[in-house]
Amino acid sequence: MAKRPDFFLISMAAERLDMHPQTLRKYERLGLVQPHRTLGSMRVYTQDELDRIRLIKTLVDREGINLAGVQRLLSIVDVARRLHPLVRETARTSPRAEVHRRLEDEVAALFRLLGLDEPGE
Amino acid sequence: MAKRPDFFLISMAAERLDMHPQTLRKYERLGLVQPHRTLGSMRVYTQDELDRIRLIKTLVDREGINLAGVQRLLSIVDVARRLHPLVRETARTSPRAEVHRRLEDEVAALFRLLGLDEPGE
DNA sequence: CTAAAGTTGACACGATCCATGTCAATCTCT
DNA sequence: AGAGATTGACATGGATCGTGTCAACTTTAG
Repeated sequence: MAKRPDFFLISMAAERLDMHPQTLRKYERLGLVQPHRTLGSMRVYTQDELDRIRLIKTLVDREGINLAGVQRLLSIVDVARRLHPLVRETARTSPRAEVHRRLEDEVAALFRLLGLDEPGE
Repeated sequence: MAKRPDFFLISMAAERLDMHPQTLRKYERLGLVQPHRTLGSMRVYTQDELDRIRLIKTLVDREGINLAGVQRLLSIVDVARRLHPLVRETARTSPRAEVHRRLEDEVAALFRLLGLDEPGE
């Protein structure tokens, strides 16, 4: 079977994503992705980074969201990924104070990323 | 004391927000706000709508997010506002199944708005 | 070492988006 | 009826984004 490589140089990555290499360079310059570099200075993309770029591409191409908006949404993705296991935890156990505090923290982070004041008293 | 009116026609609203009336009309056309109308057809803005528009203005002017991105973020605002009281609830009471189900639902909504697959098993 | 192929960063070009501005027609209120 | 505001449609200038080009550098293979 054709094995899938674990790392991709920019032309391979661009081909797989059906994007222009310059677009990938620009995404890095804007801080949307941070591929590793070889000893020289060539970009090396992992599969996870390709997935991340594919999400960016969807938000940009299909939803018409610009890169500033995508950046904000990616920050919210981080919050959502931390939030989910915390919610899961409240299912079984009684909500220990520790878990609840972290839940509150994540919701506060969410409000901040949305430009809202801290959630009211 | 100068009393603050409860409703604003478009020119008053635009003046208070320091925006062009045409901008407000465009925001309505894009579904970002839905002011009521008089019997004729004039737009009537409430204070809440002015607050909402001010948030939009911040995201656009200061953060450089375009209107497609703002729209998505406003949807996430709705989720965050529903999420917060649910988290609060888990502080005192033991987590009833009902509350937990609604928490899961909101997190799932969040994932959807971020273009992610349903949170994994 | 050398040559071909790929990558790097800088710059430029169209297309699109956005706030603003203009204008004639319509609505509101006296 | 008439002055003043609002309506929607269209135009304009600035900014953003994907794409393309180019010379210099890096990588790979002989």
